[in-house]
Amino acid sequence: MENKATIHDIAKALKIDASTVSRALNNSPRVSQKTKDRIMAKANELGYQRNLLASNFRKRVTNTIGVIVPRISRHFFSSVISGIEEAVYDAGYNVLICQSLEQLNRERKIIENLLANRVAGVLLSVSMETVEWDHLLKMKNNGTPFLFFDRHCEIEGIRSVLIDDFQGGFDATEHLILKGCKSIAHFSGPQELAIYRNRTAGYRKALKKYKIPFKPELVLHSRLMEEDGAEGAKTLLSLPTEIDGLFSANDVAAIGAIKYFKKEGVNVPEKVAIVGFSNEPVSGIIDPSLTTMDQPGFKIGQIATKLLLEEISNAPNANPLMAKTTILKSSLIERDSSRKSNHQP
Amino acid sequence: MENKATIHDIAKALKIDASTVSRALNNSPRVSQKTKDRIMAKANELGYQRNLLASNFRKRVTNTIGVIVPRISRHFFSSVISGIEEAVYDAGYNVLICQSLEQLNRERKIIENLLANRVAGVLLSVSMETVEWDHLLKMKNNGTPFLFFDRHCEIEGIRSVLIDDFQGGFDATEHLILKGCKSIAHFSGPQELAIYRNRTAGYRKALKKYKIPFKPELVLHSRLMEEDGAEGAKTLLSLPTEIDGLFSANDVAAIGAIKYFKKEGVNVPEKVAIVGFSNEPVSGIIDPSLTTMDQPGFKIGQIATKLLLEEISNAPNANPLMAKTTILKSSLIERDSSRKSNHQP
DNA sequence: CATCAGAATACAATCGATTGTATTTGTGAA
DNA sequence: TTCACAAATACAATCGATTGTATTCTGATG
Repeated sequence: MENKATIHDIAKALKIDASTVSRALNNSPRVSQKTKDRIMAKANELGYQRNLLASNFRKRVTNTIGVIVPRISRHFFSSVISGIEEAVYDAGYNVLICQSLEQLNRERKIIENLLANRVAGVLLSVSMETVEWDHLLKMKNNGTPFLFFDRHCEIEGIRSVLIDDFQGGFDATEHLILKGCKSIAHFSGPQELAIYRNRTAGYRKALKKYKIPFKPELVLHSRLMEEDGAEGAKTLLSLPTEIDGLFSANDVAAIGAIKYFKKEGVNVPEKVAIVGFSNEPVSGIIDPSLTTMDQPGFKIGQIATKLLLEEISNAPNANPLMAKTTILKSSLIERDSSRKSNHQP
Repeated sequence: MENKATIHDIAKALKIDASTVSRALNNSPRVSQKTKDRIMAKANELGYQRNLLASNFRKRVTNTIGVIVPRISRHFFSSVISGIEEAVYDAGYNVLICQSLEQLNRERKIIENLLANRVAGVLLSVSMETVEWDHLLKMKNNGTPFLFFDRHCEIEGIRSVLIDDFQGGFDATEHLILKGCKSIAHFSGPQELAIYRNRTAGYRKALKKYKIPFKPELVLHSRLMEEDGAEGAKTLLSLPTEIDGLFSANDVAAIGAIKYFKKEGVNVPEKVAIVGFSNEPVSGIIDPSLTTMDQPGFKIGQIATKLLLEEISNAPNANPLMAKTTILKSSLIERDSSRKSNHQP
């Protein structure tokens, strides 16, 4: 029943020492080719399968990389995960996928758990609640290599792979302006997160470039769920200032707004043009389809993994000269929610 | 830097034996409360954290449950995973999430890997290519408890948690018939998978009940991707038989069809009414919104986990009298794609 | 033929926790 | 006080692979 064969069984069968078997199986130069061949043959014969529990225990690390995302059901994150899996594949590592569900306490527990399991490294995108970094610093002090992607914290010596959110926010807003919008609202997320601060900064920069006055009351902060988008749309309609454009820092809230506007008979894009962020699959399907910033999730996953694996195989103290942050561009996908018929740029 | 304290450090500090420390930390009745308290205090003082690698190695199993799904980005699967995580949480297990991406060879490698990592158990929903079961039988012989959910194989002694696909297929088709459809097409998936066979059987049963002749040319088989749906819609339009209803075995293909029909000016639902299966989030957003069968993913995850954990904690030979299969109902969600205005049932 | 370097292999400790068995300690009854 | 028995603790082996060190083997050279 149970799969039994160990290196000792192989050693006994061949009347050699287990250490030689171990070295042969790890392709050490200290074992002659002839012996390696004999060992390999016997290993196959016995159906030997390395006991990773023993191996990892002795080596004090696993071949597992922990990945923490807010939620796997978000298209962006599942595409990052695909990129990670692809990149990790050849290196012979596993991926342990965890969801923080945007909760700081879950993030803490997950990290606790990953450390207890001695993962080789961690890739993470922090939750919206992550305003304290004790758990991250603990991981750093513990010597576990890790790397942020998309949503990061400024921690000395920890690298990040990011989207250029500032540029993305700028591009999205400029797009609306070029479409003829004069009064542009903005949905932003928790200001503790750099990605949202940066998108907002890009928004302000674009306004400034085109000499459109910035009005704080047009910037609404929330957790950017669909309800928040609907709520925000409602708030915007009740303002004395009439708006004709909306840049939402994510697609989900933008969709909430589109639905609300539709229900209230506010024409999108004629009355209010909208741009989202992330290019969720629903964005291409909703009517009107949503103009949005596409993020190269798969690529982020690949790059982040590559960097992490480098760090893992390197000396514990990674090269301090290496670039701390890798920044990828997001690109605008124009769809119907920003196609005003009465305007030809 | 490194987190060091072991049970031996605690033992030495208190001048007792490591085995007592181990038993105390595992709350064994063989250690007095007084000693337990001393040990706990010292453990906290030293910042002791159990080395799971050593523990798992010695115990020959991990506290990890492997989960294999075709892809995590499908809403149904990510909701199952949420249910699994929730149920697993208290039991102190981890979840190792893997994607087969509908590929048999990936499924094989994943299982190989999970076994090498000595997971405590596996929950899986097989890929569309899984027509050979060698890897599953290997896992069974290996003594690793596992359980199917949603997509299963008939393997002696292995339990499943399923949706009642037959009933679902029946309900979906009957719904179309009651809406006045007389000529109903059907998109089905690979016939190797029981779920698709069953949905098709439900479809046929409903036709029979209402004395509508079954026409094989109206049943199209594919992998049910969006392209397949569009392709299928095209094929249907080219048939001599004119159709007025379509039951697609998943939402993704149904959406492909809706988009194609829209492009070709075929009115949905007036000309062709459509029902999908799975209730993906996009289904509520597409225009017209898609009538579909909702699957209780979260609940499936919870139940499957509960059963698996039972099996894990039980004797290796699980109770053969236990129900082999748990079947949950799916429920119809009526939306615009099947609301014909000219028909009042 | 003796010597010696380097290759090949063997020996033995070790990782940290668990667990069966042995020993000591403590308690109550006779 | 003593004995029996249970409770509490100590001892020691073990899980399977890895790895530093020691030993043996091989063949080339003078």
